[in-house]
Amino acid sequence: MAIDHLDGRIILLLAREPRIGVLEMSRRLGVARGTVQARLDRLQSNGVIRGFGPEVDPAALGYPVTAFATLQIRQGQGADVRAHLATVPEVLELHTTTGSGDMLCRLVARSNADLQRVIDRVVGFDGIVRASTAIVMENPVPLRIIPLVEQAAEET
Amino acid sequence: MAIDHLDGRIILLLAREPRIGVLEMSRRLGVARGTVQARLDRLQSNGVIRGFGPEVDPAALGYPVTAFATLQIRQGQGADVRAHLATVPEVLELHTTTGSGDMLCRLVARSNADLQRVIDRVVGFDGIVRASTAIVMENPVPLRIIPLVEQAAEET
DNA sequence: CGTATTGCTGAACAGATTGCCCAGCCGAAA
DNA sequence: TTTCGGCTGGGCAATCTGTTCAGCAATACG
Repeated sequence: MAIDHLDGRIILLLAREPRIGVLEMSRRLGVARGTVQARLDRLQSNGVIRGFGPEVDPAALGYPVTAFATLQIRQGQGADVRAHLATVPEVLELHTTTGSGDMLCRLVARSNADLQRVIDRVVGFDGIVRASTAIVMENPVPLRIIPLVEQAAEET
Repeated sequence: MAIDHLDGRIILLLAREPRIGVLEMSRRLGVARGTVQARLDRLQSNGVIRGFGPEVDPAALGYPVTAFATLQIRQGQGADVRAHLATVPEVLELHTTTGSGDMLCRLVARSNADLQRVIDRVVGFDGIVRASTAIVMENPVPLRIIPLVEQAAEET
């Protein structure tokens, strides 16, 4: 579960050049191919590397507007609300949280006007008491993992 | 920029079996290899598919705690705060938003206790007036894109 | 102090895939 | 009607993958 420096470099390489093969990696890292292969297998069965799915940009798909909605749920309706939100394609992510809200979800929409439709669909459900939405203007730090990987690899 | 049904199926296939090759995809989809290759190239240069970087699980790296922090920034300090937050590895994502807060960021930490350290580091910066943090308990809908891709592909 | 275990190396092999090229076909647009 | 873009089906050399093997060093263990 802890990763060492070599694991870190493997992940870094993959992040920078995803199409790179095991053989080329072993050349760059100066280790045997079998080693890289074994490390990769281990990282994947460990769950450190979940997969290599394509990263799809919602904006390029026609959904340039992102928003975060904080939802307050009526007691005991949590499961229903989760199931409801899971059916809305524009809900990209849903968390239950501590704090003033009960859930936090990430939404996308085709436009600010379309966001209204999405929100209506999200909150148009019985268990949701209140929703407060924050529209994303800029994304100075896109979802990233590299710095954390580097830190985890160094701490070994 | 709009994707058709074939594009959608390509993305779906890639999402389900990321290690699949172009040749195998063409077999499954019943089209020529060149077609799949051309579609893939187009999707990538379009920016619809950003890449195939490894999806790393912070929890497996030893950071099982996720939180969202809403930050209020002192007027005119936005750029400095952004630069500051970008240097914190535990900040996985940062958005500037409309609404009561000014920024929303996703944090991870090694434990609830460690989260305190992370938050101290995040807010220990001059331009940040106030921070309110929500710890994630459950993640009923992990970051996903498939339903949106399906919707976008059907609307053609 | 021996001994088993684990991880890495370097190598080999057949089989599959990739990148690239081409000619032909077809539907849509000009 | 002509042109153009997209898809097909094929072929080629080069490369990579999956897998296996023996040797070696460091480590853990009895």
